[in-house]
Amino acid sequence: MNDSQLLKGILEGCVLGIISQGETYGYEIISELEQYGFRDIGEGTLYPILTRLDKNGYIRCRKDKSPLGPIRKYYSITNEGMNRLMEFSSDYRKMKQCTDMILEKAIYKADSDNNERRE
Amino acid sequence: MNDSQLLKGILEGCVLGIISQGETYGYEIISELEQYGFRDIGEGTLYPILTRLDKNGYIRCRKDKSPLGPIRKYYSITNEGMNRLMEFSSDYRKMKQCTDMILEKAIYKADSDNNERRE
DNA sequence: ACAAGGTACTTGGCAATACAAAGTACCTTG
DNA sequence: CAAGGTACTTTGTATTGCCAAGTACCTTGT
Repeated sequence: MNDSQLLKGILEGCVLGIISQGETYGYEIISELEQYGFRDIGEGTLYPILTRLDKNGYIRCRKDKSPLGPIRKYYSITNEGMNRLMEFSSDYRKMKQCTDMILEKAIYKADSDNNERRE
Repeated sequence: MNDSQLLKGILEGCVLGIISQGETYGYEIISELEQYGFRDIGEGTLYPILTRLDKNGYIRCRKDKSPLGPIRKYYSITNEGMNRLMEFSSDYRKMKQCTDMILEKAIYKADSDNNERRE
């Protein structure tokens, strides 16, 4: 995934989705995202998202010391956050449906054009 | 789809996908997008995309008069554009895979939490 | 002839967001 | 006490969707 523009808006929903599974903190979220396949999400990308989600009341924050490093900020999802997550999921699904339809048609045509040329 | 951020990067790929099906022009692309389910894509959104695609060599432009209005700019896809479309499609698919996984897990958990509370 | 409305493209400015880069600071281990 | 991993912050930049307004062509009705 080279195209960082594709992540606009997506990342926020994914972070909210991860936090919805249980209390967690920034540094861990980055490695979670990596496990799901999102490569190279830097700290300068994630932390502003957390700040924004917090400011909007979608997550809440609790500071606590870490067993092996500096203080962590643990985040958990709020009721408003759950609503936002559902809304995001619905918007995402609609976007996907439209895009998939266009791409399927385009790729199908490209393939058959390609086959015709070979014959 | 209220979340316009979700469209970032997506729209360009979709427009390229539509043009790949055959020569077309701006005003028609907007109604195509609408038919696929993208609502309220304004001219101030689409035309800059076309300019960009053209400048990057992904599409080429030909001016011709319209049977019922002012001059049209007809666009068709180039070889580079086809490559870009395939690349976009691949990036999009990867993004989708990661996002779907996270959302499915989150929604599943939300559902079962919900059911437990009812029991 | 003229107004209205649909067609068609252009331009300028704004807001949101991903990201790179650099910085601060804590802790463990050798 | 140096090195390296953990953890969060800040600043600046580029990209992109979108609103608003403008220009201009053409047909149709009065």
